[in-house]
Amino acid sequence: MLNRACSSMVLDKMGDMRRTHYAADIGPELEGQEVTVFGWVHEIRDLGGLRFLILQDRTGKLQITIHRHKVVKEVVEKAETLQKQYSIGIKGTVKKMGKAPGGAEIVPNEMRIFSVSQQPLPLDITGRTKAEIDVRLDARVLDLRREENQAIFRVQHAALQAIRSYLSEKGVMEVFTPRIIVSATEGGAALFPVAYFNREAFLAQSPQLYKEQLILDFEQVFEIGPFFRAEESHTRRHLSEFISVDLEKAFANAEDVMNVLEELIHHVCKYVKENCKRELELLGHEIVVPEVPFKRLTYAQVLEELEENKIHLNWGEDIPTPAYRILGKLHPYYYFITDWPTKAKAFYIKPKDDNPELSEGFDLMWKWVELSSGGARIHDKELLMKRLSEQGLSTESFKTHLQTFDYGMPPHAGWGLGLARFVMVLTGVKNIREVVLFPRDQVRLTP
RNA sequence: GCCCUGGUAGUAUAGCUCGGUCCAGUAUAAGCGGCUGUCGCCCGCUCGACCCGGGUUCAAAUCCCGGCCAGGGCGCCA
Repeated sequence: MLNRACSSMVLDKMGDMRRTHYAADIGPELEGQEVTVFGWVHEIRDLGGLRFLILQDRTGKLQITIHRHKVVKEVVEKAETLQKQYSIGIKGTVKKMGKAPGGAEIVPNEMRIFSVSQQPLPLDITGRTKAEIDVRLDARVLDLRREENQAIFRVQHAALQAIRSYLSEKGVMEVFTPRIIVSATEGGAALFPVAYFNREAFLAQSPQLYKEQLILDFEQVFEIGPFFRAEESHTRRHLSEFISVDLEKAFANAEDVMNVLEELIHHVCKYVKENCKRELELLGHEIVVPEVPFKRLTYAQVLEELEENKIHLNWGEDIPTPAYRILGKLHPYYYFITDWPTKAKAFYIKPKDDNPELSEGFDLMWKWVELSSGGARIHDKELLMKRLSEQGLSTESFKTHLQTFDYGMPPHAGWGLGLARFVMVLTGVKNIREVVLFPRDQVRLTP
């Protein structure tokens, strides 16, 4: 379809025009004041002699009102060429108006059109006709123009702020570990190979080894960053690239870092609830700040509960998803599962001192979804090497890691929290693709 | 990797069971025109689609086969 503006229209330069106010700043108290606003045309309602433009910027929406016979001719003519999602600048006068959204509107004196948009747009940006996730992701930045979608990422931003400030105040230092790693033998999860000069390397699937090493120097570290897993998962809670919040702490056991985790979750929920009222309202979601401590269930207790619900698992088995769904119904909030069988956990998870069959590994669950996994780590080199062998891993490929255990490795513990899964809980969104700006899964590599 | 479901205009859907009523209906978007207080504005007109290939049949959006694509579930996820 032809865009009537494209062929003939001359676009304006920004020139010396600069924003004085955001949409959210405009209210009846500014009556009579001249302001300059920038943004995108969200909607146009043309009543004939009267035309309403809804302008959107990063703070919200604003009404521009154009009376055909009361504003300068140039503005009227430009306003007639506008279409949805053009980016424009408006210089105008604030008018107190009870009938306008927010009690005020802008009567324009000058309009500059910076950029046009293709019509029709690939999505109904007003949200009246809902699009499927696949269509939305293909036009992701346009999809993100919708306030509900922006709200998700404002919640994420607030959560990140809360995480960083909370951990920093506890004396935990933020670090960055390599994304490019050499060994494919860290464990079972599939790695993405990368060409590294004339060698083969891999994208990191976890900061596990590095964060353990760093507690030798900094005692408590955290990292927030992307990791990569080449799993061919096809679910609403897995992606091949995901952001992990990782913590590692020296001279600590599992219970110590579980305390940090539950306090952190509590703090973030409280912070987001208080600071993202508008966002949560847009999302139609309410956050209930969880009480600490969280419920703790042992693996053995979980097996018993499942047995009562007619699901039999042999001791030592991992818990399958359908069983987790049952657990989620029994415990519809945050809870820990502790005392996992050592053989069901990673090689670095510490067996309990009084019963090596059981480990100091734990999972933090929200209903049926695993949010975080962690535990106390083995700090004894001999034991770690034994565990590697038991899991069929070669001690040779962990040589540089094992070497760091010769420098006084203290007892330590930590966890990794899936950021997007946590944001799903905070926003009430059911598909992880919606809470990631540009999600990557086994089929999606663009945008 | 396995299983299930689906693919109709820019978007979202009806029609498919039981082939002909469908040169495919509706909403929204888009285009043109009208309208001075809209806020999912309203009114009129217009544009625009059966995933690809093969088969069955007098006749296929509809039934069959293959492919491609998508969604969901399981497994996997140290």
